[in-house]
Amino acid sequence: MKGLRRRPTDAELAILRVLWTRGPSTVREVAEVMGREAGYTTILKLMQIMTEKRLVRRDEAARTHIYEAAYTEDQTQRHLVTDLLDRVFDGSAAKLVIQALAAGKTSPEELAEIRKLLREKVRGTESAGEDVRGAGAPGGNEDRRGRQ
Amino acid sequence: MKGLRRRPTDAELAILRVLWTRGPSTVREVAEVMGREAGYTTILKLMQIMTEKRLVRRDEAARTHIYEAAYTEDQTQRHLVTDLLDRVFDGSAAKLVIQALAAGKTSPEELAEIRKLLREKVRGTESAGEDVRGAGAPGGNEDRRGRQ
DNA sequence: TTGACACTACGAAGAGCGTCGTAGATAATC
DNA sequence: GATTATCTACGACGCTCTTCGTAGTGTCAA
Repeated sequence: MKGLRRRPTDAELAILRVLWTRGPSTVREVAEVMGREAGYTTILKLMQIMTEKRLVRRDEAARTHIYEAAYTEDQTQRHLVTDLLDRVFDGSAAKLVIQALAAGKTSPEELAEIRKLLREKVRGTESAGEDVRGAGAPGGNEDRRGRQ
Repeated sequence: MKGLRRRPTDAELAILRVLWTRGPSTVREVAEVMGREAGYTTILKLMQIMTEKRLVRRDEAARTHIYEAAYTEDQTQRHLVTDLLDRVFDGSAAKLVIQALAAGKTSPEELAEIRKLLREKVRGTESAGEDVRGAGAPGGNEDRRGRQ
């Protein structure tokens, strides 16, 4: 239970989703968005635990605390993908991509987008050889930021 | 705890990996491959539970039972990818692909492979409109096979 | 036949997760 | 100032996961 970086649970992810779309929020606000997905105190407790785990940050200045996701959606997505890559794809991104495309119905627009991205990426890889950064991931998240 | 299709846990995945590479195996064989990752009885217990969950099949003909993965590696990979897609990527395969490529260092060879796959897939999508099958996934896994 | 050994079955313990009830403190309302 | 509403904190329960010890049973060799 130490400061090991582990993956968020399903319930935690549900809360993070709200935090990502709404931005910094109170427990009540999160609870309202989630509807009857879970009770108020359940969400409160979860968010308290997430604070301990450093999954969210809490502003206790006012009586009603304000919570904020500690990691961006991009960072979390990347973390989770990396995890899945290691656990079941033997680290091969190609295999994962293949399954992702085989699994869901991907729209032609999405396919086009992916191809475009790949073209850019190939250019970058060929010239730089190793350095992979700089081609992808729209939304500006270059920071990789230390562990805990 | 009913027959709901859920994702295998980490420990279960470790066992499945052995089963996938070795084929049908006894508990001892799995334990040997896994080294001191876990004790013998731990693995035994896990595999018993996995049998109940229908994650593996067990041949009890001989005294020493023989276990076999109930789902192929491909099927499981697809299941897990779909799950991740739904939980954190809002169903967008494109986003997932982007993160997968941004996350790990993908070799130029792999990139080429992915691009080739995409070319084929685009052709199929444009003509058929919906039917996505038939383009990819080397390793022969056309079967989709019923739930439990 | 009697050990020594291998294998399965069973049970339990400890941790994490998700759920919620309730208590206690603070703010708002009349 | 008293009542009501709102919010956090705490503790507990049931469940799953992982781990392992131990018991029971079958197998084989000396």
